[in-house]
Amino acid sequence: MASANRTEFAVLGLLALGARSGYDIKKMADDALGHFWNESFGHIYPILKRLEQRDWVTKSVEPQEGRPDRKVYALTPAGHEALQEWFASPIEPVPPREELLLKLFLGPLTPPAALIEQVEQYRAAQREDLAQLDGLVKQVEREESNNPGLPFWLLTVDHHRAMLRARLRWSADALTRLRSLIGGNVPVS
Amino acid sequence: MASANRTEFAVLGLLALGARSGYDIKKMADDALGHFWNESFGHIYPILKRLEQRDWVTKSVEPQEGRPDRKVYALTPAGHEALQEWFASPIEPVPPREELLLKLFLGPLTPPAALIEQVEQYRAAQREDLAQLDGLVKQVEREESNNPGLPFWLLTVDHHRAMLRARLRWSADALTRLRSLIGGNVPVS
DNA sequence: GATCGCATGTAAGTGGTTACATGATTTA
DNA sequence: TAAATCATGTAACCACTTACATGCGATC
Repeated sequence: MASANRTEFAVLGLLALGARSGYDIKKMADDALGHFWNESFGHIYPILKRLEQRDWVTKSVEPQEGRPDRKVYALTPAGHEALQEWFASPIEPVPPREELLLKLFLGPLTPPAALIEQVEQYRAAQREDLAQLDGLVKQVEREESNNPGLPFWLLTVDHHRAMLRARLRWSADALTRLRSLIGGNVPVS
Repeated sequence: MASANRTEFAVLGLLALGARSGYDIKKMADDALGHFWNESFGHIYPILKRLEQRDWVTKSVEPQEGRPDRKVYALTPAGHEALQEWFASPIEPVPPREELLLKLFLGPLTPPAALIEQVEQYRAAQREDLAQLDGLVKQVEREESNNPGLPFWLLTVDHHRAMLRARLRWSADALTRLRSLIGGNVPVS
């Protein structure tokens, strides 16, 4: 049971929104789901094959010249059923692995400057991420204003924004605390 | 380059805090790092062997009766050096994979009730997690008040708390938005 | 009498990435 | 002329989990 391949359902779900090729799935994942999901070709293509063997999708080949034939996959009723089951099934929590927090926990082992540097880089990364996301939202709201899926997408965006802002607040606080920790330990020069 | 085994450094870091056995590392990870880090025996033991081969740690055997000998590992100077390098090196971002957001994005494909159920379960999980963490903090502040590492540990806790609170706020908002989305689409019965 | 804590490890499997292999067409 | 876009796939590798194997002693 345990893990129950989530990528399979990501692929299946994108196909449920409309028939697509492996290449298209990758592109859509990068463009629309980029802030909360990630896929690689090396994973997508084998999964597509598996889904077809399981009769959750069907393949139709569009011949092309000068490049490999385009293979478009579409959901079968069995695929729809599997997807609905997945929708209703509980989400299993992913075991956490946060490298920054690991470094922070081990903080007493390293010069404080290294630690502060790490937190500052983290902070800069969140800020940049937030700015980029805001830009994306503006663009999408312009171009996809008629897309009925837009409100759902915005829900995912706002989740990410909430996380980024929380991390920005935390890191500001963490920096002042780290600096005062040093102040308390460092001898007056 | 790419991934550069983070668990190796987690193990190395815990050993830098004090010589320990594989069993102890696992216990410590569960107890103190549980909210941001995760390790399994099946991973720890082979890593310990690797670290020893690389001369980053040394092994000393404490014979025992009625159970396997205890093998205590301690950092070497080379291990310390490797750890310091890791401290200074940038953190590579982990590609995201958030199943709830995937379901939300695919929202138009499923009955809204299923979606709301998922968000409510998520919300309940965050709440429970927060309560449990608060309990742990109280206990640790009592028992480890003299531990010089405490402020660093609290930094990691506050990160987690900030995340949990942000998710609670987001999910409350998401639920009202989801319900109004339904309201707008469901025919009057 | 069952479960938990102590204590080690291995083998099999999963989920995933990266690099490789191929190559035409379009855009900067 | 370099690069991105289109388009498929495979092979090698990596990080990690789970299940298995073993078994004593203490606690519930």
